[in-house]
Amino acid sequence: MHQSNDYFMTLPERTVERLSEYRRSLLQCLEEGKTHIFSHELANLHHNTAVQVRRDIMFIGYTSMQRKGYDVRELVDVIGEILDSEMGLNVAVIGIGNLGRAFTTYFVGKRSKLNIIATFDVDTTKIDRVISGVKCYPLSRLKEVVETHQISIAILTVPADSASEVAAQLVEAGIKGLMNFTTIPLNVPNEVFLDEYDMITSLEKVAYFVKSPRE
Amino acid sequence: MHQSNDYFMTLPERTVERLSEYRRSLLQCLEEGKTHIFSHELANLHHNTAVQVRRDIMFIGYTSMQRKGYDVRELVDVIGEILDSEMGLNVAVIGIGNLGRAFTTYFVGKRSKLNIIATFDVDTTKIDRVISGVKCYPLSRLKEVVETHQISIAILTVPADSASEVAAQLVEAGIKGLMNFTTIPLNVPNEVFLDEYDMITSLEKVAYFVKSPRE
DNA sequence: GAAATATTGTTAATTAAATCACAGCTTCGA
DNA sequence: TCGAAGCTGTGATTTAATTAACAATATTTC
Repeated sequence: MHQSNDYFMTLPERTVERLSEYRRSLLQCLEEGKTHIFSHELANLHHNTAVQVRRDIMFIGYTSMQRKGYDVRELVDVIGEILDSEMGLNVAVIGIGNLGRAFTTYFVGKRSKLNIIATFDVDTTKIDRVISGVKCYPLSRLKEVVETHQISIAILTVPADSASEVAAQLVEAGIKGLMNFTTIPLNVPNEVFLDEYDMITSLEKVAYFVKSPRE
Repeated sequence: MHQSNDYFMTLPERTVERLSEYRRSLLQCLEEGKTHIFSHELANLHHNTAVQVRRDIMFIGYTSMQRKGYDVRELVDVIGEILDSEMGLNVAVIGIGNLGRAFTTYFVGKRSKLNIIATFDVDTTKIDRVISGVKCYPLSRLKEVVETHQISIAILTVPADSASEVAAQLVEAGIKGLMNFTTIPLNVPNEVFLDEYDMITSLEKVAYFVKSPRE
């Protein structure tokens, strides 16, 4: 009933994002006892069209029972095969201020193949404390801890003035993916996947479109 | 020396974002006493190409002294004319947990045409306290405060289970732009500009590309 | 069991964004 | 003063993402 494409192929970035979102809605459906779902229903749960949903699902090679909609359980599993790593990935949060805590708290308790297993900070009063269930290490031990715990993803929420330096240390420590929440654009080698989110830019964008609506 | 296009035209979304980022780099340049900048220099500060920078600047109708690079001061001003509203816009943060505080703190003290002038929460211990310089109101007074303070943008950082309800109240209160940081996709009328950022999705995306690098 | 209906999977068309390619100024060096 | 070099501004092209259009298929209805 499903057939994953055996030759290698990376998905479009936006499709990956949507799959992650679909999965969460689908899990919600399961909890509510819903076993099948139509493309237009899934589309309505996001702001999105039925065609887009079908196209995304086509990308991952899943195919439904015609006319009954998609089997929710199966679809969740197939998305899992695509998004998750077999053995899970370890994640660290660097800088445990408000944003770092927000992120950590959001994640803890979520069933997931992504485990936040360490936080780091320079503030000595935080060191060795357990925040949202995760132990805080001093930044000076970054490389050591990243290596011993095989941490492959880092969430960077340090103050702007240390962003570049810490990012360099992370790369040096062998991190593979980096989410940058600071307002400093980072340069990392090509093999490190970098995702940047800049709150100030996002807010200024919203402001622009509030001022100048399209159409 | 500069000529803004007098007929109306909204910019591409990505261009708006980059302009916001350029402006911050440019302000940094000013502080360092740098008065002119070449497109390739600005490109290097972001991870970006010189053509892209020139194209973005072309969109806003600014044109440099040939061969001297762009006048930093002028460029900052022109970007300001595009992005900023004359009289500024008022912003509220809804839900003052870790994320709400992170956002508020980031913003306070930033010279800007965007003023965070209220926060809201249900937690009665927070009401009337001043957090990062901004007063916290009870959610029950949302509509009243939004109207009297002419708040046009809201940052939604409430827990998932109240997201939809609060969003509806915001729309009802006449908000014009909404940044959704909850993991619940929202439906708002077309005239409200909606920007969604989902941390879980972003992290899952990074994980996917760490697992399956492109090329 | 034939016609009408609902939904998927996919090819083709469209739109949006990024990149290429190059003409045209300006300044510099001789 | 002339040629070379360095950047900009922009039309043309390419690439990526979205949307339209529709044939194929399963289900229901009569």
